[in-house]
Amino acid sequence: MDDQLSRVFSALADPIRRDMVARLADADAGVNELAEPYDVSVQAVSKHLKVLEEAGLVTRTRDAQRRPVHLEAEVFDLMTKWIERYRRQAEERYRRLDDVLAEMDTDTAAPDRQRGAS
Amino acid sequence: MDDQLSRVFSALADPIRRDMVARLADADAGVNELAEPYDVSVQAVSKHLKVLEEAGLVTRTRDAQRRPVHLEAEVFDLMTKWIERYRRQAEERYRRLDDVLAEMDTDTAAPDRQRGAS
DNA sequence: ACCGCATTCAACTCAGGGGTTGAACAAGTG
DNA sequence: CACTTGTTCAACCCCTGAGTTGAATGCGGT
Repeated sequence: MDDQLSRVFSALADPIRRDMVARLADADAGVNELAEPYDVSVQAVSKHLKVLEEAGLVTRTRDAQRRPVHLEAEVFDLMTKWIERYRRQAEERYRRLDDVLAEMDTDTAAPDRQRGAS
Repeated sequence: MDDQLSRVFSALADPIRRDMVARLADADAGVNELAEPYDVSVQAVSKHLKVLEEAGLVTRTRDAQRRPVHLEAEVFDLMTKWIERYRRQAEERYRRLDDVLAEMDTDTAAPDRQRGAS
């Protein structure tokens, strides 16, 4: 797991991390704040944040002794591009398949009608 | 990791599995076929397929002794919906932040005619 | 019935992920 | 300076994930 895409997907594979992202979409927050809803230690949440950070999903600034976490939404595009690419490709393929089937229909419908449709 | 979203993200976190999906977007394929490009055992690929299958990304039919793997692109929507939701939310938030900043500009430009609205 | 091919099951190794606790490190505040 | 708050580092457990090899299963072909 070395490329960014892997890191992003992997980061979002964890429900806690997804939830943190969801909350960060609404407002920046510090580690303690973020940790509050879950019943895991603050250190665990800190680790989760590190994962999100290394995936490029999040950045951190300093504000006195707090280190507010900020969501970086651009990385999402990396995923959507990948996903959309193959979704489109698959759909395009099905479309062609439909064409082929339609073609077969006309083949069997119009030409040699010495053998009912399948 | 029990919910589908986690399974899908987790499934795509692996480069080999992503590559398999990419190839399956182009054409269905059997396990051996799929395994060929990678230098891992066929059994390993079989396991990868199981992961993709349990994530709902792939289905398998039977054709003689082969078990062609077929990409199910609908599951992608699950991810894009999630991603887009929070991407939009974050962007909306930034937009509001811009408004606030603009507001502050006008406040300081056309100074307090009685302590501007909150 | 037997052989061969494609696929999966079983048992095992090894590395890494997510969790813990306890100590360390910053950065205000008395 | 001492103290408190917020956050991270370190060492450790336990379990899962990706890989292996070897044997079983499913299904034609002859």
